Amino acid sequence: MPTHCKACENTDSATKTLTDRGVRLTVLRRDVLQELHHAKQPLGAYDLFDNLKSAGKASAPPAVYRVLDFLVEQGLAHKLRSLSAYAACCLGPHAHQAIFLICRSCGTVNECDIAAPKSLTDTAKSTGFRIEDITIEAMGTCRSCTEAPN
Amino acid sequence: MPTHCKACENTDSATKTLTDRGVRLTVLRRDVLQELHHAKQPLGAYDLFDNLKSAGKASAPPAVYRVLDFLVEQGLAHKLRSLSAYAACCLGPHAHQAIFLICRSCGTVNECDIAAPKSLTDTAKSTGFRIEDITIEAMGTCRSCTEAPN
DNA sequence: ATATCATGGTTATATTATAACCTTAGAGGG
DNA sequence: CCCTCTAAGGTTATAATATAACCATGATAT
Ligand SMILES: [Zn+2]
Ligand SMILES: [Zn+2]
Ligand SMILES: [Zn+2]
Ligand SMILES: [Zn+2]
Repeated sequence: MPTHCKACENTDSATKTLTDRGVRLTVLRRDVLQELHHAKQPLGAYDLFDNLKSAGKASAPPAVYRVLDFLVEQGLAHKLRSLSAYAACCLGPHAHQAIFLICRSCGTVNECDIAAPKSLTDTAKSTGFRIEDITIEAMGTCRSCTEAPN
Repeated sequence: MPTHCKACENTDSATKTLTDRGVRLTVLRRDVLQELHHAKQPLGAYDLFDNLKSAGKASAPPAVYRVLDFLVEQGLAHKLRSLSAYAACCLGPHAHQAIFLICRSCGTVNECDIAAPKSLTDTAKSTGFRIEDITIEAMGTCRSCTEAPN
């Protein structure tokens, strides 16, 4: 039976991807991913922990951190360093370079799929630096918060 | 009398900038900036605290965090979110967009002065997002660590 | 002088993250 | 089916990072 919920569909799709990869998607992992997909904003590890704990689904912080590490590794979630929080990836589960537009006012995050900036890759190349992982986050104010400030 | 030390000269220069701005550069602020300039790598707030404490120059963590906030605000230091650490700015004390190449192996950080990537500013513009602050950090391996791995 | 404000001291605590060790539960071979 | 191996997660404790709240001091301005 279909879920009729976009977030759940995203979770299902991610589930399938992991299965195809031969990686195990356990109940706990699925629950965390689900939480992230349903959230309107990035969630802190302890937000997740509290939610899962209330639902009798998580035991202690290390479990949550392990799952988050796993999801990030698998490309299903991202860590937003400016917020110390985590968000479900809303692009494909493939490795990709993403940037995040984070609204200070409403907390929403917009994940944009753009290539690594040429200026950055050029600089790295010219100094012999091998890039393994890029973080790009822009803090600011989204359109709706600009137009209808609180 | 001249200092004959590049890091101290940088600190002096920053000092002058602040004075010109009519902002107070207190002893504590100068000491923190000095530490940052002399460090080979970014320093955590508690690294700084421990150092200053040993020298009888700092009382407790909040003092250090306040100074760090001040220095970042003034453009004399940067917070490296990937490391939860702070580094003296090695470009001008003007507001600038910087990117950081961070070597996982030796911990050195290279601050590069490049313009905000057009792809990013374009994306923001097209969605009506007003960017106030950009974080760009690349983790990887620097040339010398690639050539002479430990 | 005295009011005002920026700075920093002090104490306590919040928030984020990991170490270390043990138990359970699946997968896969025999 | 049983055994072995390993990935996953439970559990406890603690590390590392950061801030709240309140007070004391010292610069600045009128
Ligand atoms: Zn993504
Ligand atoms: Zn907003
Ligand atoms: Zn800088
Ligand atoms: Zn290196």
